[in-house]
Amino acid sequence: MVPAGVDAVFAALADPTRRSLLERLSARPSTTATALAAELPITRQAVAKHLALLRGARLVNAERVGRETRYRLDARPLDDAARWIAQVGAEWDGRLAELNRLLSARARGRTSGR
Amino acid sequence: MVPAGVDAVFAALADPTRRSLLERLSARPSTTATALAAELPITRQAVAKHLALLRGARLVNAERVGRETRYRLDARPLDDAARWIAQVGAEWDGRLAELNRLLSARARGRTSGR
DNA sequence: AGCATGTGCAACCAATAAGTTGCTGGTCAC
DNA sequence: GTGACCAGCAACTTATTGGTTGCACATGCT
Repeated sequence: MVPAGVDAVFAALADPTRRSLLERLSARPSTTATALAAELPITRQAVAKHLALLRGARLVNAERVGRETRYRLDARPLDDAARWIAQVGAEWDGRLAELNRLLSARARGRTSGR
Repeated sequence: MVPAGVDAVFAALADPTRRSLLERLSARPSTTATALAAELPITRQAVAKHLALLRGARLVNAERVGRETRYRLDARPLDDAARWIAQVGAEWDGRLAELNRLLSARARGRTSGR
């Protein structure tokens, strides 16, 4: 039973622009949409849309202060995604180890058996 | 400088059906598209498309044997994705720790200072 | 008050994605 | 050889997505 948020998190991470936003947010305490848009080849509105989506995945928090809204990263939902990856990876590793065990058992049987 | 494959991997993981396929593949040594389609509410062709995309991200290998093609998982590209997540998470943790350090320093200054 | 700045909302466009149906071709068993 | 099974194309539909432009609203500064 997978946490519900994983879906939104993976969907958020699918877009390179969004990952770039997360990287930039991880370097500053908080920023505005216009400041981020200034560093990217897209309009402020496009950035705002991405930030809204990230906010939907709870990866960023938005706080309105004065006439600007400051966005800050919240990396915690990333844990769910990392856990999913680790789980699939671990299961694969396990299967692979077992396969190797069987193969080397056969190899031993072949060499010692004749 | 991010590995080029990360993009394809994250794009592949964005779709829940694709994640379900990866989970199922992690449990079996190898399977066919029809077998997977039988367990899902979509057609074989849809599954085949997803598998083609996963193959593009090098997350699955396809091997034709007899009249069927067997797909097997290769979890290694997941490492790149996991690394990206860990990096952003770590940077965020670091910033957060520093913030807490500053806050507690101010708190100490407040309590011991009066 | 008046102007610049920072946002938010809505409509629109082009491209992509997920899924379907329909058909053709190879491989196995009888 | 004939029929069943597995797979691969191709065309098409529909929904979503990333992006834009245009406009209206709020806030800060002088």
